[in-house]
Amino acid sequence: MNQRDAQRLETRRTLAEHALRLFRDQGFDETTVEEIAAAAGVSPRTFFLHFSTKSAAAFPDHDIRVEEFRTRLGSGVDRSNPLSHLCQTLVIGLDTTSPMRRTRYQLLSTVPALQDEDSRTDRDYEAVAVAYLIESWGDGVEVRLRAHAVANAMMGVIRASLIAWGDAGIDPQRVCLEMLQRMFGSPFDQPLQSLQSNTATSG
Amino acid sequence: MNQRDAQRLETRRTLAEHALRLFRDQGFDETTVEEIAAAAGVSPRTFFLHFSTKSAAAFPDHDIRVEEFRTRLGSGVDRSNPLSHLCQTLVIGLDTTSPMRRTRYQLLSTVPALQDEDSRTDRDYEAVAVAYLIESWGDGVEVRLRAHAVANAMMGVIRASLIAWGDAGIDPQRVCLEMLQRMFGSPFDQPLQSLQSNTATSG
DNA sequence: TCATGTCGATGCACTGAGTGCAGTTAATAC
DNA sequence: GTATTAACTGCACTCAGTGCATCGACATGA
Repeated sequence: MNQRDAQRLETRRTLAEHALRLFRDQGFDETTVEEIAAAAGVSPRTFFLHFSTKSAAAFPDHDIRVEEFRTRLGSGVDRSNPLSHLCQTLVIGLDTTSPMRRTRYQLLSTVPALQDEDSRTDRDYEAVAVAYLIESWGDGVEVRLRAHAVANAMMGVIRASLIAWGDAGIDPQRVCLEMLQRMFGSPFDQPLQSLQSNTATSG
Repeated sequence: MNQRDAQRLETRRTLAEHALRLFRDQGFDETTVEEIAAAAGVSPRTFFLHFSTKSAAAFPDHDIRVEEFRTRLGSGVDRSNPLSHLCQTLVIGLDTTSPMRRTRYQLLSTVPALQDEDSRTDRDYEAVAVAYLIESWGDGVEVRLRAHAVANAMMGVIRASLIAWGDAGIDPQRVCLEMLQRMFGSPFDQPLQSLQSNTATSG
């Protein structure tokens, strides 16, 4: 790690931090890139060296996480059951430790531009998942369709879990796994057992 | 229908038509709102009276379709099985007749801004589906989570079917229904029966 | 230590999306 | 016939995002 690299990452981190703070405190539309840059102590032009759009600053670890997902998926152990492996890899990737991340998902429910950005993240995950399933199942028109459907549906469950986390503080990993298992195994119109005791959680 | 209303709808229709044509022929980023307005014979300012964003012009019937969906969902027959009713209502809404619509889904795979717009459409459908499920199942933290997951997953399957339609000409209604039934009933890692004979379709 | 190359940051000028506002014109209502 | 409504227009503006030339600090090699 160069001193130059360190400085670059630090600038990026600072920009992302101030961006998220300003979005939360005064609203996304009410915050200009100029303000974010000023708060981070850099020029407006520099902002776009680190993030391609204003909303991208709210998801600074996007690329890293997608790459992590791709790596974990490739080096997985349970390749005999691709669907199960995919589910578990997706769920492992859910980071619920960072308080910033929670803030992000709370902003997400009200800011369309951030929802667009989030959808873009989901599409990247989907592409990785689809590639993995095609590799596992063998390519073909039918497989392609099925892979897209599975990947889309799984991302949908993840998204729902994260919304529930942002809204009600529900642990997404547990419910996510149960819903995915249920979706690819048994009917879906019964209550979730993993929520039997703490449905009143809030925050 | 007033003469005034007719003229307004006609202007909107013309704008959407020229927008889609220009997007297809010369690319989305290479087309300006000014060009679209000029092609439609109106002022640039008028464009934004009909569409809130440039990409919105590629999906002119968005609001109408969401409202149709809401209406059909409310006046459905099979309210005893909400999930089945939801699936069928979603699939019925798939319009595969208009050639414009096919063009749209082919553009979709290459233009990020249109993917954002499409995601926005999906979110509106999801909101309607979630409201319907909550109404059917009774509100609550657990139901909310489950409703979001089901709605997201269903939209994911729809999206996958439409991609397959755009890419390979596969009839989305048939495969969509089969995948949804399978997702909420039996395992998902077996080939689709409804594609047994025409997996080589293309165009 | 010095010369050279690399690269992050900057300033400037520009395009284009989208908004607010005031004004015009034609259809509609009374 | 008059008043009103509403689609359309022109103008000035803000702000996101880009291309380009430049500066200066750090890295590399001798």
